[in-house]
Amino acid sequence: MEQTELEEFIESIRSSDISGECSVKRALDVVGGKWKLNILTLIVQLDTVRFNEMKRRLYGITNTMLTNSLKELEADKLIKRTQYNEMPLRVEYSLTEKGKSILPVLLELSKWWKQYTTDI
Amino acid sequence: MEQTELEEFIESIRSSDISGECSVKRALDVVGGKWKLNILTLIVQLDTVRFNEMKRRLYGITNTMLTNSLKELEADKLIKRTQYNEMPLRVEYSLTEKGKSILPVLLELSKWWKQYTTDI
DNA sequence: CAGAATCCGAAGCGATACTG
DNA sequence: CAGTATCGCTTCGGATTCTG
Repeated sequence: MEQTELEEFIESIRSSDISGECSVKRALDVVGGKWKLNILTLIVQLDTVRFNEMKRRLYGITNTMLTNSLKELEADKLIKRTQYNEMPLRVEYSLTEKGKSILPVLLELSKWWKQYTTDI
Repeated sequence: MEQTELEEFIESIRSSDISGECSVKRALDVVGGKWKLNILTLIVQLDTVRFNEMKRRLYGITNTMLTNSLKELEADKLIKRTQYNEMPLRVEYSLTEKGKSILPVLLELSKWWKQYTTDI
């Protein structure tokens, strides 16, 4: 990241152009909630995952939360739902390009947090 | 950011080392909630801010939420509280180095979100 | 001025039973 | 198999009043 870009970011905050701040909040919402990060993590691990396999691996999650979280992640286009009309029904979830593209940003968050917990 | 670092991040996710994922969640919590980003933004704008000035500028915030958010931000060491024992009481809030250091990460979040809302 | 205390409604989340 | 529907609990946030 360039230094000037950060300065522009800070300047856009200073000059009350809160669009920058809003986009941050939107981005936070996308991966917010109790289970979304776990779901994304699981899909990264397995590449494509079925509903019940998620339910088994995400220990403690309920049908409701898994369904809702998947719907929101799909609505935000981080994951892709593929339904195969076999018998029994088979549905697979995988990351979209957008979903993959947020991983580096999550890495930055992780690095930031680790830096200030090991240093102190 | 280096490509190898991202690959290591993904690999650490794949290999079930969820410490990476947890640190992401902790980082998200630090700036989560309804008002914390607004508070940080305001402090960036004004450098040092007093309690009631925040309350005036953060339109709609209540005493409770402002107090709680400030306490949490201070506990997470993103902001610093300085009390001057004058009459009447004066308290000023400002960013710590840790608080400043998260701004580039928030910029990345902002850039990520903007990329995928203008492109589509 | 800078909060603390209390009460209340809304939202998030969980448990269970049921369905195409 | 992959969900939906319903219900209840718990947490979050808002409104108001009070205090050092």
